[in-house]
Amino acid sequence: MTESEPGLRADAERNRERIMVAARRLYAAEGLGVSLAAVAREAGVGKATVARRFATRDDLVTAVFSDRMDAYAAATADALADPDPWHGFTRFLEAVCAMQAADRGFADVLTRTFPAAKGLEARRAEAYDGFLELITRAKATGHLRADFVAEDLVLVLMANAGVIAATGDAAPGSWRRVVGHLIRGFATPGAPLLPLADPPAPPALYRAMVRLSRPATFSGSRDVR
Amino acid sequence: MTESEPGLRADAERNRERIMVAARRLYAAEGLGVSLAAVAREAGVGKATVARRFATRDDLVTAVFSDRMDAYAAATADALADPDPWHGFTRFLEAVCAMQAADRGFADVLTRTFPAAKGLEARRAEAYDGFLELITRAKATGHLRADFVAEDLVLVLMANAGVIAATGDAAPGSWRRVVGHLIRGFATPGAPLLPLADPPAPPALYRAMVRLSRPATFSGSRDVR
DNA sequence: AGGAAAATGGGAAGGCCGTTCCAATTAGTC
DNA sequence: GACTAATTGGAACGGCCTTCCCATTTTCCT
Repeated sequence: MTESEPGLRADAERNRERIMVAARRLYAAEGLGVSLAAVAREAGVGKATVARRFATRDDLVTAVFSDRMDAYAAATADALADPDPWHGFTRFLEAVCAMQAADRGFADVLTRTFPAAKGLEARRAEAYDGFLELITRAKATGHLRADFVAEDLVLVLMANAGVIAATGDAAPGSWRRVVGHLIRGFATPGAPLLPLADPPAPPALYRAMVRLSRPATFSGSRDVR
Repeated sequence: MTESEPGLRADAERNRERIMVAARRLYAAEGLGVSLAAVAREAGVGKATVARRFATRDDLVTAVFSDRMDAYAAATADALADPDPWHGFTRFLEAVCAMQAADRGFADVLTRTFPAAKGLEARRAEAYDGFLELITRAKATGHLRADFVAEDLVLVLMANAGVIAATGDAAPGSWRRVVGHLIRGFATPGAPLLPLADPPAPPALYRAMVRLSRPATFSGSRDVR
């Protein structure tokens, strides 16, 4: 699952692994913005060790989300392989948004680029190129509106991240409904559409809103730095 | 603009005002999650003074956003006054989202309720009731899809908050396009639609994404508490 | 098995935050 | 104008974060 680093001593490599596992868990649950100290604690390791192994926060993020980015790129390929481009298009949007919902850290990664994360950038660009092709094909079917552009994907990701951050696990499925609304917006009148996901129950939504404590890197947020 | 507190000495009232002005400015620019210390600094006042005047962070938030909530409720009334319910509906969504875009703090307030903010709750409920009526009327015109529900408003606000938080002032107009997409999704095939806002230019979007330093909240990251 | 090099973690320093306490100042009254 | 009571800002404290340093432990090669 994770490539080991070359010239590391056995114990160092072991710790590196533990740190990444801990970071993965924390990031997924609370988003980026988890302190390095917290990661160290979770990993049962000194803060210095974390800092030594991953010079900057971005290095850690890059290492942790490398495989998620692989999955992201793979989702594009999957979508392109779909015989029905419109179906591939909608499935892709849903799949990516589902990935965001499953991992708050990944949602952050997709909406805020980390410049230092060169490794991630390459795959992001790759996925983007695939998406361009997907758009072209989907438009050709006549089901995708002509004025949809690739930049809209980023907007969808940002919107979805907002919903996920705000609803948290109080109203887990909400993002599906929003994505459904958006897809309807992207579709031409005749396009085949799946039924909309159920709206969150009012009490769940309310709980989501009153959930004030919380991890938000989101705007809410404080920073990610 | 702001009601003064009853039994306060003149200087105390003056400081209270300065604190609120400072908080308003900071919250608008960076969202809730600005530290009380920062507010005190901005107001040129000791932190103790802030803490004494506003016992909890929520008290400050309530005081600061009271008038914004008035405007929110007023927007509902405006929409209901529109002779064309569908037009009123779309205008309302755009107006509220514009309010979010103009004030990041308000965007936070609308998507994360502050329980202590009793004063704000009343007006939120009021606006919600008006929105229910608006939905009924808009559906009657046949332009609003039958499966749109009031809870969708909250989802729109959360999605919009996400876009605003992520794009920041690097790609300011982006939220308009997202709202446009969503409104298309809410509309039945025959409904009259305005043209979509232009997508953000790729460089602007990229800048928005690489904008890592920041206000927070976020979203970002960290918390609001 | 033994020693050199690598790696570790705890602790110190510096920063920011929020809360609380207190001596000094200021407003408002008689 | 003087006196009382309200108000203030800074200081002190505990907490959390990050970065840096160093004595100690662990690995791995001979």
